[in-house]
Amino acid sequence: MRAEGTGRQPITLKDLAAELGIHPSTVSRVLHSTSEIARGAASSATAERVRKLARERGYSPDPGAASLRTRRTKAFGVIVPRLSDLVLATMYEGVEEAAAEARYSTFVMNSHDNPEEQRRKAEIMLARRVDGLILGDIHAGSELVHELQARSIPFVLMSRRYPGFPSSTCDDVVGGELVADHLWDTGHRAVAVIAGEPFASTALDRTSGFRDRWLDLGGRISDADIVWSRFDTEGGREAAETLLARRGGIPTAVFAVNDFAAIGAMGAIRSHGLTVGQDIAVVGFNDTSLAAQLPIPLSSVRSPMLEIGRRAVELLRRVIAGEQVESLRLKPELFIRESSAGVAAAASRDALVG
Amino acid sequence: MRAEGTGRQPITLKDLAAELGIHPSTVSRVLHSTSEIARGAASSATAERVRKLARERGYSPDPGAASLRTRRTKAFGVIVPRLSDLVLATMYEGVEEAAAEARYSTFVMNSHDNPEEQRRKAEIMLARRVDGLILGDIHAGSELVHELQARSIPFVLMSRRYPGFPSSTCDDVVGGELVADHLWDTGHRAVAVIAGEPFASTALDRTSGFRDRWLDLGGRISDADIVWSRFDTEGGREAAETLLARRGGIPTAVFAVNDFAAIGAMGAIRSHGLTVGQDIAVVGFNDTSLAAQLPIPLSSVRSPMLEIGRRAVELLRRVIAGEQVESLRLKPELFIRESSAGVAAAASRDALVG
DNA sequence: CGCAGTTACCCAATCGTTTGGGTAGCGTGG
DNA sequence: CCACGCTACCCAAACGATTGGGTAACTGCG
Repeated sequence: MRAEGTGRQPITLKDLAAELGIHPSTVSRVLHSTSEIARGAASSATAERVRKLARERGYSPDPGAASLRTRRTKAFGVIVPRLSDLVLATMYEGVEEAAAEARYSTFVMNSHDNPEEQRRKAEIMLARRVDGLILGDIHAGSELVHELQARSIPFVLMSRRYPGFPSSTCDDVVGGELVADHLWDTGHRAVAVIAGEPFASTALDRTSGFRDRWLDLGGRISDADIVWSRFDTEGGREAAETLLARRGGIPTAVFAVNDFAAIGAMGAIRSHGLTVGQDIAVVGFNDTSLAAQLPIPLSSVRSPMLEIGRRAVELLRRVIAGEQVESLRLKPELFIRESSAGVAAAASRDALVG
Repeated sequence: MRAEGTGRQPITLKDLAAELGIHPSTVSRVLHSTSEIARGAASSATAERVRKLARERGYSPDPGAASLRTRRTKAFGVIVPRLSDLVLATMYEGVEEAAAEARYSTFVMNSHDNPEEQRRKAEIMLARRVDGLILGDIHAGSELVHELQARSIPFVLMSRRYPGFPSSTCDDVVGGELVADHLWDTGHRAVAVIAGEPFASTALDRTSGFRDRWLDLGGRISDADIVWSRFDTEGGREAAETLLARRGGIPTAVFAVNDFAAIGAMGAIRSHGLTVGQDIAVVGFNDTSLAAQLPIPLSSVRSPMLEIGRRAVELLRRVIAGEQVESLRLKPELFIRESSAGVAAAASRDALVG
């Protein structure tokens, strides 16, 4: 029981005004003011008539016309490495939700973690006159953030942080520390990290959080124990192959900074005839919906992906409002599952090898 | 107080015109016409001056103003069940690519396969005055398509089809047939289907393609062998649990109409002490990047997801141009891996372990 | 009764672009 | 010499919403 909608042109303010015999400006004031400005605009009887007719006719304001006048589009641009990465897709869901609640629309584009494409996509967004940008793909040392700042374009970072700019991320350092504690406590002493892409703060922070805590605990970990890799399954598999081919002995536990890389590592481990959780412990990151459901359930650090997206919107709105904002680092939580279950793991492997 | 950034206004046509001492309309004609109209608009010398200055000043037309005049926004709306579903996210990547090539922007929203939300999101898109919609979440029997048609709103379907409306999909029936042939050829006679959501044509077509071919081959398959489920990992696990708990004997092969459901099924199978590929064959659908990389690599039917997205854009553009278009059904391809490689695979694995 | 204040409106300019319709000035053919 | 057709522009009216600035009519007060 909505809109007339016989197609044709959408209803305009002028149409409504003509039908009511009043001026379009009066209609406008009634419709878009939160009773603050409306008070002087029209009698409550008129206001009611206006609102009723608008509802009946299914009036919706033309955003192009409105933004022409107001210089605001009520739209954000979101750039991510790729939406086919479940992590970013989930963050985007949070963005979409929060944006919609605030009556904003969002454009999303994939940059494939390619700096040139990042810039190109950002320009496309700006040509669309978005009110602000959410960048989910920023690289360590990127020049783009400085450029945008110089052009005083409102933006915030998501997923990855960049010192000096507002961001909504997981506290990845703490995430790495949680894994270090867990592996140490379960008796592992020979560990390795599948570290992800060195241009992503997520990878860097998770890795350094792990390594620093590991050293604090009295563990040993060398550069050779840290293998950089792509974030996807294949990257994880390749990195694990590297680790398993080492002459100096293979680790009893592997921390992959991403669930997909962890899954790839699990594949590599199995094809070497070893069993995950028994011969080698594996821990992932993000606790994507897959982790708990895998044939061998994967221990993983849960990052609040949806919340990260929602908060990014909140931050951006405040930046647009001219506020000075602080970056957010949301707390992660470790979920221990069969892939790294307990002290027995290391022992059984010794038995197997010996 | 208004704490606005010192953001300088973008360059306008008028700015350019003033600087060149010519009329804005001349600048407009030079800039946006493909030399056809430009012919009579300005001398080639003037045209060159205009283009040069536009480039120097980084002029980009205000899309709001343009669309106010032209009644076109050069934007599409895309609605999907959820972008955190890798399949839809990949299709969207194709959409984004093809749309960008055609100078279109895209809004995407998640409908969570909820009819009410579908309608709501569609209205939001239309309020944004998109030139057309790509619906990736249509349900069998949905009224929405008829409504949109009645309002003569240009739209196409993606991923899922709906008889009588243009769509870009995989040939899911053929996909199901491929799996039936494969399982029959490898000697399976007791099979089951994890069928997905009964409101999705993908699920229906893959299932009926499989079942019909299976019957043609002389196989037997009853209603109890077909378990409807959610498309995600958990749904697959639950469905597999149902199958494994049956009193009438468990199947030797399971066809899950979605890779994620297949992964969930693999988990359930393992937790029953059975080995995928040895005790029970599993075949998935879509051949997502995960499938080949899993600890036990998953056989899967590859659907051309990116291409489906790209073609959806092409279709929509033609619909907008007023053409009568035919639906597309892109050919799938089966990739056989360890999860259903038959007796040989199991033997080689035994040899390796023993 | 006069005047200030309030109510409930209307008016018109404006945002940037597009586009149908001029027109001045020149060259050409008859 | 005039009619005519080019070329290379200019002009102005849209498109729909917003908003600062009116103003007529009424109310209340002294």
